[in-house]
Amino acid sequence: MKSNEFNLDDFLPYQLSVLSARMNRLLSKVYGEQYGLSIPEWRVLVHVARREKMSVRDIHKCVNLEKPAVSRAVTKLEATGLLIKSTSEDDHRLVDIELTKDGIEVLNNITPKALVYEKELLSSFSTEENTQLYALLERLHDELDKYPDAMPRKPRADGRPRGLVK
Amino acid sequence: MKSNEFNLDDFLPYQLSVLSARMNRLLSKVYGEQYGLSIPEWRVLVHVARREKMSVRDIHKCVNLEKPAVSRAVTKLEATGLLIKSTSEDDHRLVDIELTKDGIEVLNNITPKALVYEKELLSSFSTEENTQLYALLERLHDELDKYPDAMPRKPRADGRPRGLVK
DNA sequence: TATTGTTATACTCTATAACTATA
DNA sequence: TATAGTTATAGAGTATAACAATA
Repeated sequence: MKSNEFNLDDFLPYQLSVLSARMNRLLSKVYGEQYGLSIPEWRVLVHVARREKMSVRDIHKCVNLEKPAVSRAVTKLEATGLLIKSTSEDDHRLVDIELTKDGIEVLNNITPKALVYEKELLSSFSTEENTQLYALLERLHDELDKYPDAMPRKPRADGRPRGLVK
Repeated sequence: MKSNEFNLDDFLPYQLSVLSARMNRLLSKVYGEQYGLSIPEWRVLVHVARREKMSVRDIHKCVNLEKPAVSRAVTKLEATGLLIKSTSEDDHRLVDIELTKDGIEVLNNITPKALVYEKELLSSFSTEENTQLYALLERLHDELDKYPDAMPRKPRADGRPRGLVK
């Protein structure tokens, strides 16, 4: 193929990039406009909700955010009153992070809406197509794992092995 | 579902976001480390290669970059000697952008490598799976088109209708 | 010494508005 | 008036290194 025949529209990384950007933009209407949350903040909130206490490290290990990004998001969320930080009693280097009632309430409000969006986007998909989509994306991740230059994937937050579709 | 059961790992926008980021990172090794090109610059180069002359508007209309982003990328690429700008004779508001020999050479070097990466990532996919993947991504784009809040999709650079897989 | 979390810094990308010059 | 392109600016996101406190 000559390079003047190369078509960006058929190039998978471009396709995914644009698709992901569009989807994020749409989603940010849910948690951004209504609650002023950024993407990292939303990821942190969602992850902290999984357990009573969570350290910065725990979050960093799961949600594809760098440590400083987590730290900043947590600081901002504390300022907004959605979570509280306290020094862990077991290990004074660790920070215990827990949601406040406000934080839980905001999350209980946002999460269903986010799921509705996801469901709507997949509404035209049959169960099989849905399974196929997740399986194909998973396969692409597997391929990327072979390259040391691609950033490593995080383990699932629930500890389950990958590839089991919902 | 309670919000403390919500799992980011199974959430499509998150999946796509991480996948796209990983893929972009890998790709940027090809055009970034070797030639110092950013993603917008690579998109512009690739698009300009399609015809002899191209205006900023033409690029903006096709490659999901805002006008200022295109303008900046073009300015930088001219400084690097990969393209030249000149005022259009027909309409003095327009800028004619064309690749230099260097630009063509760089592109002829990068494009095959980018395609090799894409091919490798899809190497475990059968022809049908490949078709499925593109079709499913296309369907997601179609769904997003229904939301005014999702940014609009650009027309294909080659003018062909969407959904015809390579 | 190693690890947790914070701070500082820098760079990329994006989004918007304001500006100019041409039409 | 409308359009093409540039400039300015601000915000989000990301990546890295350096640092203080603790283990």
